[in-house]
Amino acid sequence: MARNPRLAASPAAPTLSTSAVTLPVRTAPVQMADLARLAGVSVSTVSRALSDSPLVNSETRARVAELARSLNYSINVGAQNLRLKHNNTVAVVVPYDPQTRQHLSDPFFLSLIGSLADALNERGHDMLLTRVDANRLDQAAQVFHTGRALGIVLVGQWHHHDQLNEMAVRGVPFVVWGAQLPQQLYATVGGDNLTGGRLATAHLLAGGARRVVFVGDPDLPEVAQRHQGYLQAHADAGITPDPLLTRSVPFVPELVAPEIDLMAAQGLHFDALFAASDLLAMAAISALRRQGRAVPEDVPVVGYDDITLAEHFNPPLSTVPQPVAEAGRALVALLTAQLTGQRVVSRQLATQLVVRHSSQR
Amino acid sequence: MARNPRLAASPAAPTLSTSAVTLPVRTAPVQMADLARLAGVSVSTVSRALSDSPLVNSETRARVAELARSLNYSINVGAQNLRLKHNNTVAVVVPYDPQTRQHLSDPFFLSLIGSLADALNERGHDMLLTRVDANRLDQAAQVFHTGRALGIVLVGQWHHHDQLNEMAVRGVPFVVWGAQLPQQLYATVGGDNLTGGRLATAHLLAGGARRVVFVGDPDLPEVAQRHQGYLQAHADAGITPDPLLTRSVPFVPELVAPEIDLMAAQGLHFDALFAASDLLAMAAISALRRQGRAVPEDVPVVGYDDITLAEHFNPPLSTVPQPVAEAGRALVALLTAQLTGQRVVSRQLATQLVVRHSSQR
DNA sequence: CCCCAAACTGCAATCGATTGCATTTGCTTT
DNA sequence: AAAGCAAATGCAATCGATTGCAGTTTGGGG
Repeated sequence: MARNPRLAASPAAPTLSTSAVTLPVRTAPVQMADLARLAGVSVSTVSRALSDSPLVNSETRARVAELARSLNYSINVGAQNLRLKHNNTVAVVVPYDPQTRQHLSDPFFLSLIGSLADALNERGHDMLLTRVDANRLDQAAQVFHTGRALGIVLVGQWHHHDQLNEMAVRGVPFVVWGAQLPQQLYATVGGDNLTGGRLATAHLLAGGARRVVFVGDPDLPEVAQRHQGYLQAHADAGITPDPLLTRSVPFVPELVAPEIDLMAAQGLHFDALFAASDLLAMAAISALRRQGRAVPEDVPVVGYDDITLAEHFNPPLSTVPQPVAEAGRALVALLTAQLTGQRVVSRQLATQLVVRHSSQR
Repeated sequence: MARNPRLAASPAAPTLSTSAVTLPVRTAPVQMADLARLAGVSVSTVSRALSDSPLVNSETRARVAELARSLNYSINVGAQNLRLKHNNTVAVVVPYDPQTRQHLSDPFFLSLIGSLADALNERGHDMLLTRVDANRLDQAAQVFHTGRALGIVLVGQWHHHDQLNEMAVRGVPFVVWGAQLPQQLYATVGGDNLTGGRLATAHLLAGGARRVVFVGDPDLPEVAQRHQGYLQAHADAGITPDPLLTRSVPFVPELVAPEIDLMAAQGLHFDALFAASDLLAMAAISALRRQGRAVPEDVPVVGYDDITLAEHFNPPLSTVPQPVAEAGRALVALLTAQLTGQRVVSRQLATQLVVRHSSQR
């Protein structure tokens, strides 16, 4: 095949070029009635033939099957779903912050979506990706109520635990990636954020740090638990952490540098940093370096998530891995269990610390 | 008969242990027939009332609307779609390599998916995320033929240009993120890979490099065009590139280090590196550093994509940005145009080079 | 006081499938 | 040859909505 582009002569490319494409004739989709007419049987027989029913003569079945293949027939799933009251679509709902109008970009959430796509595909589910205002999480239920999805995977609970409980009471089948909270009527899958926070902080303290900065938004349940672990590690080490070292920063890397600069301007001393996400950690490292502070020599840093790039970062980033692949499977398994009426139990996935160079002087 | 569950007082929420969750009674979804019965009108009238038809008395309309609201009614989209032969779902299809069984993880593709989700949401489309064997791209058409989606966005054309042409001939509405190829019957949106490759390479050559490594898989059309640009830049500079410096590596970061090591083992000399993705570039930088070669001092490096982390990487990565946000909008716009029968024209988005530290000695 | 148009509302067909039940067909049995 | 029976097929209702057309009510004009 002569389609190797290296062989083709290349015209000088303009910065913006276009090429027209002809519009093919839109052919009406073939349906069972067509097969029935052509095979000289009724629609019922076609239906049964295609579903391998023993009720239909094997010769007829073969004829219909062959016809279907040659006409490139595929069943209309919508009609089938309606009749069977079936549906194998799962909605994956990603909340967005209406303030910052943040687009879908955090690598961790994106990789979780990828993992969910794989896990759902493996189980033969379709995946509907939807976004919803983080302040109206309950609107996620719409995809269920409108019958577009048989269940929902919510990526992050954000604030509004209450709305989720409400959804649970109303019988919407859903699972959440996030933290386990008290009085929780719905099932979650999440890492062990408390342990993660504790391990990361303890590691920094063990390295000799005494004033560890925490960067993250403690209004989010998961981050709150990581912060709780941060406090616990201090308690374990017999250290009272300075509250000023806890810096509330949402998951927006651009906001980290200003915060680091602010601390410098305030003359706030610190000798280590723990960020609630790798992205925040990397942004922090850049900001520190701009201030002339080396990582890890001057300020050891630990992140959270272990996104793909953490290990390729310079310095390779110490971090608390989130079990993304397992998360996707666990969420799907939990949702499936819920749909089949089984007892549903929230899962907390084991968490460890990966020490790389960024935290070792 | 009285199968409407929502007239009863809502049950008190039980207090539960943190991890176990009771299964709420699955309430039968309320549908138009329910509203009709309760409002004392026919289903037709309910349908018209909810769609604000002027045919129905405004008082009746208000009563039905109020009832629908209080019962938390939502229309069954599947049934509606069937009747109206509508559908506002767009399938986003991501091919996977069946060999490596690669999961969905490349940050660039993931961010493109995020961008598509945003662009589709803005236009009121649902987004169905599907995966397909990269060797059977034509199977992507299934979601269309089964009526689950009104059109398809294919993320990457991989090999199998031919299958895509076949789909186009069959009248499947789809657009592709990828390179424009000769004899192409379908519409693509993509960056200007030739210019991107040329700019990146020219920049490295201008920096004094004479033996520039190219890392990427030239079997993929986009990468082939970047490589074409690489060759062109050499020609422009009057340099004949050593073919041994072109290293065929798929989009799998783990495979980069072995390749770099192999080159060292072969005693192959080089003084700069251009990678077909940022991920490959970052992996290469790690590998080089492990060999004791500094970036950019010993080996300037340029990547491709400008993923979020490129700028936070150390050293900040010079790269050729892919216009992700614009890409999502452009793909959706193109698909929409195609669906409304407009003349469809492939788009190539303008490309530039972002020079950061990784390429400047 | 009658008639008819205007304003509503309901009946029933329809979208593309599935399935319980009735019917037809082809043989076997007596 | 008539009856009985199993296998194969078709009829028609159904899923939850929409909509053309027909039917009902109301009010105003003659």
